[in-house]
Amino acid sequence: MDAVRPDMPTPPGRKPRRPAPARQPLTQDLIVETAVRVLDTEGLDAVTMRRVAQELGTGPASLYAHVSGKDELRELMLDRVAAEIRLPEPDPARWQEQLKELATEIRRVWTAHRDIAKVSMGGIPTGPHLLAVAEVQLELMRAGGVPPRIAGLAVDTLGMFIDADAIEDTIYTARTPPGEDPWEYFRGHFEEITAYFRALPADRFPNIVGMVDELTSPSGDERFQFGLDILVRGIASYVAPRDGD
Amino acid sequence: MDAVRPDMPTPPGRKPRRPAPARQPLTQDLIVETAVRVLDTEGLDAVTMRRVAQELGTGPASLYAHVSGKDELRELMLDRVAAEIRLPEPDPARWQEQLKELATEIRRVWTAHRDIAKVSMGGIPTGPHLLAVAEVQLELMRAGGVPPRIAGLAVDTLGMFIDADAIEDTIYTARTPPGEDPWEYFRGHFEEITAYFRALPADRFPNIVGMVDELTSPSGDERFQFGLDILVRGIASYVAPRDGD
DNA sequence: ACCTGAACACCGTTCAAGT
DNA sequence: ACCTGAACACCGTTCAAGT
Repeated sequence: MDAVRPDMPTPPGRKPRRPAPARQPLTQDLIVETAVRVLDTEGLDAVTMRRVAQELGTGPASLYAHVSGKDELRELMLDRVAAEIRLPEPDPARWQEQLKELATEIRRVWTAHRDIAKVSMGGIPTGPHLLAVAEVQLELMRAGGVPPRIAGLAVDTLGMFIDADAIEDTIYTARTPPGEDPWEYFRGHFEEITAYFRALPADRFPNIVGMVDELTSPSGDERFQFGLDILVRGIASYVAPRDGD
Repeated sequence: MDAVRPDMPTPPGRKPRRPAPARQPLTQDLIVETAVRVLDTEGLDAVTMRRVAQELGTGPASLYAHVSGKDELRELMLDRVAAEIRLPEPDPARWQEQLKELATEIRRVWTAHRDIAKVSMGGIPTGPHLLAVAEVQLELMRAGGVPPRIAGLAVDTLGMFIDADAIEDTIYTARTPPGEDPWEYFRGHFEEITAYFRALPADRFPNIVGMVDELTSPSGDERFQFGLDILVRGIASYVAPRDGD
């Protein structure tokens, strides 16, 4: 942005020593941004220290000046992605709907970034954006009259549910081999599983065989809303010793 | 078992060419058994094709005659572990309790085998023992009058919840560095997190700072029973249009 | 202070060659 | 049929050396 004047043509015979270095100086932000780009295009497994370094035109050792290691990089990626979660303005009258909307929003952001939910699953949130999400969840529940102990447990339980569902969701879509139509591939996988269940011995697995359609309906959204509904109703049931019902 | 006579002493000067091969012939069962032993002692990350092969006194290439690759090996490990889950004799009158007991039993078995739940999370159950567990869950709910569609969704949701909780649980215990007392290590980690939360800016995170104790209570069992209770009550609410209440 | 090359101790999987 | 050595194309992290 300082020495480069892209509006001027390169004078003849003036070749850069190395083919277009143009490298920005390494920063933590730049590393995390690059890592998220690799995540989005190729999935979490492709985000290796070496791959990120390569993308930045350097070697893996260079990253260690800005990031303590792979684990920290993954944590930083998660919090960067969490910044995309749109938080609601709490409206105490609508706390249950808002809690469900927020959960749906988190799931939307997670699934928009491949299998990033694997990083969230089973890690204590420490990044500022992740903490802001938890803060709003607590605020919604406290304003709705949920007792502190229950609200604390519920943040954990909701988080586990959202992460697990996002991971489950990406199993199908993310494992598509490159070059294949994701939906076509999914269809194939799906038929295979249905056929497998249908071929099971009916005497040992009468319920599974008899409920193949109910078990393999691929609607991830329906499963998510089902679980979310149950959880939020359950949380709400702790609001008062007995209200009007 | 055929050419070896262990009751006879080795004649003098008769040394085995290689130091005590004594190797059983490689079978899928032996490989899976060995892999689970490595899992139990060192965790899932330590279960590599090379490590399992080494444990069997051979090279990694030898395993590929009995197992298609690492993914299949992990699936086989999961189903072998699932064989330890004790299944109840369905008693329709107690279906809700039995469903909760079964979920608790699954969690017990998962956490007894380190982070095996990571394999379960987001994989469709196909092994015979895993299918037997799903079959009983469906049987319990169907006998309790849960509609098929709800029972199908509930098996998924319950499974996600159990896996997520088991993974969360092993975060603390399984990451203990070798040679350190797990509880001491956990204590330290825990104090660190509490201190971090307490030091957060109270104006941006009033609920988190104000609820540190509720948020960091380490009781995994309480969280599990809380979520389980909510889920099973939610499932039960679909039993009839309106019963006696 | 920041960056790097080279090295260390690992990975999963394939394949031609052996028995 | 089963097993193997060697190789291929990767890993995360460290460390002495450079600028």
